[in-house]
Amino acid sequence: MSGHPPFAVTVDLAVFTIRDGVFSVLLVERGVEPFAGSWALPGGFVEVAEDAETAAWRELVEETGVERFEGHLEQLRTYSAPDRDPRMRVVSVAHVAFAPDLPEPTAGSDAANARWWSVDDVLDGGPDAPALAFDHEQILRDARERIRAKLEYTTLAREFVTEPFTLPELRRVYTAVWGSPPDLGNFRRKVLGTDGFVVPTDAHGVSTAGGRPALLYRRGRASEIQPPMLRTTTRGSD
Amino acid sequence: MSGHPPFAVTVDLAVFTIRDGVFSVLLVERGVEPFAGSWALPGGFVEVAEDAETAAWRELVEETGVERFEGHLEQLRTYSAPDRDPRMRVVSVAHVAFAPDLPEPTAGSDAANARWWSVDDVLDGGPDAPALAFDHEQILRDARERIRAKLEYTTLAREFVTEPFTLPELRRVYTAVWGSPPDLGNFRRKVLGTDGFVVPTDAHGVSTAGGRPALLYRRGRASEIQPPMLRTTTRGSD
DNA sequence: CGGGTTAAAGTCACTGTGACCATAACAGGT
DNA sequence: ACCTGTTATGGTCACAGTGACTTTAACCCG
Repeated sequence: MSGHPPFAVTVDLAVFTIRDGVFSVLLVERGVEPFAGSWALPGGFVEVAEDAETAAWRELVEETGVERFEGHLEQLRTYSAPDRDPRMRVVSVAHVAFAPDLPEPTAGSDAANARWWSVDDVLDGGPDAPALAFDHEQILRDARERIRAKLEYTTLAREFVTEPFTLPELRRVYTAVWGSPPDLGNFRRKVLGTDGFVVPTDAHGVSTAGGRPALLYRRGRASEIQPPMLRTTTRGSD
Repeated sequence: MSGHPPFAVTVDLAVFTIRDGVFSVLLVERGVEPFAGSWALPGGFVEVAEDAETAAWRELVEETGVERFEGHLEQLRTYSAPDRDPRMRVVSVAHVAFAPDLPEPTAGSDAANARWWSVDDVLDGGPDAPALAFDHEQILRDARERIRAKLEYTTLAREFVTEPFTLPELRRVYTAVWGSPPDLGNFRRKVLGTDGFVVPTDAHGVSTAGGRPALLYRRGRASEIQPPMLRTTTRGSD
């Protein structure tokens, strides 16, 4: 053992939402060096008296205004390549967060700008996709895969919709994240057949596009889907 | 943002193996404060020029003598509670490693002792189960659950046996990790039916306990099991 | 050579799925 | 009011994979 060199510890956040049916991630335009002018995941240094998750929630609130107990946040993994930050030795504990219908963000302290981007545009080379700062493209890629996988075996999709919601709305979450829609009838059967996924209400929604109005549901208490709901197509897009 | 306080960054390792059919983890007895005399997961500080995974491999070799490309190592998650180390602010990037038939370890630099323990004895309160230092019990608990889950949907169990191996040997891995044996016939069907899980050889093993000798296999190239092989009983032991 | 032991191979009912099709309930235009 | 397009809801049917189990094969030992 050769002592314990000092590190800086940061959290980075991949904050997801679904805006008009598009799976979206929050990026900030860096106002300071390094990578000034580049887009990056929001994040910041962990303070002395907080753990990584607390720091992530703090940054999430600061950057997006979302409140503590809406939405979901979890640790993704830690990125620690020695040269990932040119200034100094920084390890970053990346997190994934998501919530329904987040407001348009405002640029924070050291950010020149902040806005929502289509996740797939950024990662799969959309028209004006920015190159991300640091190793944030890899983080975002890992985060997307985490979310895609978790929709299969957890009821996480509920966190992307506001209560009450309809099954077609919930299905649109899967469509946006996976890139292709799950079969209509089979999706219904699976969601309704998974005990505690959704709880029916006795209210109808209103017909949005001229069709039969959908029934309204609330979130149930179950957190796992078993057996999982498998994505069908668009499997090898990663 | 309020500056960037200095942290120490460590790696901790949950190194698993199977010894005489017992799912085992390597623990070291701490020789220095804090927690001198307590048992803990092996680990150490990340050095300036290496990333966490490199540090984990280095510690793994130092503590167990296992070579770089045998076995498997992956990041588990990062533990960052402010008070997890009484000396200073330390975040630890925990890793999980496993390999077949590791040798009896020798106590390293700052360790008074080192030996293999039954994972379930340590976590479920066996006869002389030690209380682990720091938050290592939680780390070990998370690591065990990770392994148990990964046996379901990956071919990871292969990493616990030496080539060539028999199907009963492979089944014993599942039995040890899950705590109860998967059905004999169904296990065979699933393993042999998963393309690329195992590759048959034309050799027989020798009868170890007076029964029919089993066929020998080598590791295949597939890494996923789909649909997963589900654990049946002993589900809520965590 | 027969009994015990373990591996291998096969059977069968049942669950959940993928891929469909039919019906219900709305909006809008004619 | 009626027809048409649209969307949600509710079903059907063949099929794959599983859980639980039985039968046969190949070895050891006394």
